[in-house]
Amino acid sequence: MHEKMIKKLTANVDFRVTKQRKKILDVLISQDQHLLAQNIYEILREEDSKVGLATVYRTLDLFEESGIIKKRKFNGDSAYYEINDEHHGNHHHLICKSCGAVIEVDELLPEDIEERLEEEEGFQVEDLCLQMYGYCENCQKNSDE
Amino acid sequence: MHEKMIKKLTANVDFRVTKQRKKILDVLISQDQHLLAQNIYEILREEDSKVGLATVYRTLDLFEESGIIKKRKFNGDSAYYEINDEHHGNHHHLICKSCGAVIEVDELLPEDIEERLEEEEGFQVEDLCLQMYGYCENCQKNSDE
DNA sequence: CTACATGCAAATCATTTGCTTGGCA
DNA sequence: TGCCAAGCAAATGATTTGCATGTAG
Repeated sequence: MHEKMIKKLTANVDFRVTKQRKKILDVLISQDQHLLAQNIYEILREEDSKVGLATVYRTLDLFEESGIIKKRKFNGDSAYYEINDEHHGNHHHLICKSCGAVIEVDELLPEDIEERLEEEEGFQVEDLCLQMYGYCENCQKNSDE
Repeated sequence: MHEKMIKKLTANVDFRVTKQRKKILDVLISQDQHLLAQNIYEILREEDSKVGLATVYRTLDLFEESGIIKKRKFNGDSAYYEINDEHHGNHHHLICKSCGAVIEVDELLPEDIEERLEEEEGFQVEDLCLQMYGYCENCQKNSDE
């Protein structure tokens, strides 16, 4: 259990930090990557810890509202969740249309993009999300055959 | 019916251009904005033209595979579809977390972003999608009260 | 103690599929 | 006149909700 990290992330929340919620957060921290609700559910179930799938969803919603995690939908049906803190910095996702792989890439955007939108459109940006769909290295090779 | 535009968009496709498919494409052209499958279904139903919802979905899939339209999921559950041609240029979406409004903004990204990814990651980008979540002008005002 | 959280099962919503009938090439 | 497409109804899969019970503060 990443007790310290969990404490830090939940320092200012207005909900109870129960053992289920800690475990779910712990999985997100340990895996350190985008996960489906289903993934989290299965990982917990392989341990002693059985948490209901409904609880996983309710908890992820709660975490998202508090800004602890980010929720991402790629074009498929299900949502991915990932920790949102400075150490995990801003990154973007490449999604392979052929094999479905999701690859993370570092920040690519101009620094001033959020400010520009606030000035030009009066829109207050809280969260920014860049996704690119295409073909990963492997799938490009395989389609040559 | 935007016959000319429809002909142009379907010039090189390998499926039949039936009257239902024309009508669906026509709605997308006329409305000239992101629409839900449900929206298209309802618009057609108000006209003489009754097209089944399943047909709408099947057709949208087909159009997307052919590159005629783009499919976009914002964090909600349902997908939006919009015409994909040069005249509708690259644009991005601002999504208001409070009222749900979806606002289009013009291209903001550096020109070379796709090439950089191809060089640096070996990933071949076909489609790029930038979404920003936050609060629109109106909702900022209203929350001041 | 008591309000808030969990677990399970049932409900919901968008989307997909099976299958029969219709219609374009 | 053979295939692909449409329409409807039923199936699916992710997510949500109702409700009785458990538990953190």
